[in-house]
Amino acid sequence: MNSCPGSSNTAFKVACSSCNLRELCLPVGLTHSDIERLDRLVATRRNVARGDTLFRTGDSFQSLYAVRTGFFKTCVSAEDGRDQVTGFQMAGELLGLDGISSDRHACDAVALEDSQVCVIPYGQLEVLSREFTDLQHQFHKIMSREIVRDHGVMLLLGSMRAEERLAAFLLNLTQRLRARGFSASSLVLRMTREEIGSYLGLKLETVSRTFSKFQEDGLLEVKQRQIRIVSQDGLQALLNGAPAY
Amino acid sequence: MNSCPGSSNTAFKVACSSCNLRELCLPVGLTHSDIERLDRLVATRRNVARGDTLFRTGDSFQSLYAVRTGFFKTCVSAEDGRDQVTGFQMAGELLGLDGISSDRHACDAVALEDSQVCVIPYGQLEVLSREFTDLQHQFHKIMSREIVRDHGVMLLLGSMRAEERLAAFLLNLTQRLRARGFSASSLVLRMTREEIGSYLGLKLETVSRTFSKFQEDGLLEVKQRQIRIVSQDGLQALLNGAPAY
DNA sequence: CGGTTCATTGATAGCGGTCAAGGATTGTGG
DNA sequence: CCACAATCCTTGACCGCTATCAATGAACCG
Repeated sequence: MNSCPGSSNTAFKVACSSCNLRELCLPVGLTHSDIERLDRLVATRRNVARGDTLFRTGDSFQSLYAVRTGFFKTCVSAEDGRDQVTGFQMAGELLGLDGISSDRHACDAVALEDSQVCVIPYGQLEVLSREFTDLQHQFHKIMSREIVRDHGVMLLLGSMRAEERLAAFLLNLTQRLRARGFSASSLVLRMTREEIGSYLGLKLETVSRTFSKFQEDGLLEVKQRQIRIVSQDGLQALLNGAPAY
Repeated sequence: MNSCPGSSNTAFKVACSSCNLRELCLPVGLTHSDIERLDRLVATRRNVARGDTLFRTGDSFQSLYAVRTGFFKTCVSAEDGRDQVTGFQMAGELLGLDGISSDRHACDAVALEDSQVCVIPYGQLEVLSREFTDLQHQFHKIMSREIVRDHGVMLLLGSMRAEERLAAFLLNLTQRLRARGFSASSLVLRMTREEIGSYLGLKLETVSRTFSKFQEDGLLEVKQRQIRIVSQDGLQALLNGAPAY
């Protein structure tokens, strides 16, 4: 509880229409009046402390979540306990699309730092998107974009070497940070080497070694989770089939 | 042209309502009257000869496609020419969801045998799904299922060894064939070793060697593309963390 | 039937995994 | 504020899985 008027865990209302993430989130491309309808839909927020789960595999699916502040990972796990990080989500990105298919969540979503999400009741989103063509279309685009993103990750996992994977990962992160107004060259990783490794299909030692190699090669400066990109072009070149040396 | 009354490349009309794939395809769970609305939507078919593409990366996105007969692969490619098979689609499965995000297709869809698809104009699907709640929900489920499937592939690519990958691939294939009324133990692969390898993040030689090893181990009988599953349980055990020996 | 594509198998090499140890950082409780 | 524990990161040595290179054989197709 804080002392803001009307504050609570789920108050502190910031409407979609006045949210500075609206250009990155569900309202992209909607008219102002459509966004005001969204405001009624997205009535609640939820705080998730670092390390806590927003939802777990098997949880009943009720809502989608838009990250307002903070950082998440999603992971799936096999019967034998192995697990795989399937993505990292930052402000403006949607969580929970996996749940629609079976009315149960099919992955875990874990906050990697103290975070806040907007709760989007899925049933109401379906109702509203029947009424507002643009919202419907925008929602479909977001699902489709997730599919396209996943295919890109498959390409990475199926055909790239360790250095290429890490370079692709860093470039993707910085691009998304840049879209949110952050520096393109300096970043603080919110996840461990092990989580990066899981996402990239590598072991944590390989991630660490590759960071070190990038530093030796003058591409990065690495101090634990503090990363400074020295040569964006060098990283990009690694992806464009440049030889490893 | 053949001699059927009213025949043409796009005639030979079989309505969704009388299609034997309706339990696997878009109409799943719809009432009979809803399906009849779908019939109007899915007005055309398209034949795709083996080796031809249904659509290519960059093509303008207009329609989704439901596989009626035949078999497809989808693949994405990187700038440097590397490519990755992202999936294999059989009767009743939907192609083209990738195109919604940017109004252009984001992968190639190639027929691996002479095939026929139902053309589902996307704009009309959006219109119809605003009117029919069940259709809307079913469509969302299908997109979500694709996302969940992709996450499963990431798990496979990110954390499984070659034998586990191939076992998972075969079990997935047979499960889908069984759902279509085919034998669970005997199948003919429609794709090359190289295509399997691309999908599984392995080289074709590794795929071939692993097939041979499965045969030596009494799990399969392999004659080129003819596969007989001798021990489904053995394959399943490989996936459940059984040691490799 | 001859060419082309596809599959199998062997030999070898290299990338990334595994095991292990030590160091840095963070957080917590006294 | 310090001490201690827990977590995370780095680095080294070695190994094994899969890639690579190469040759042969089988199947398919025009």
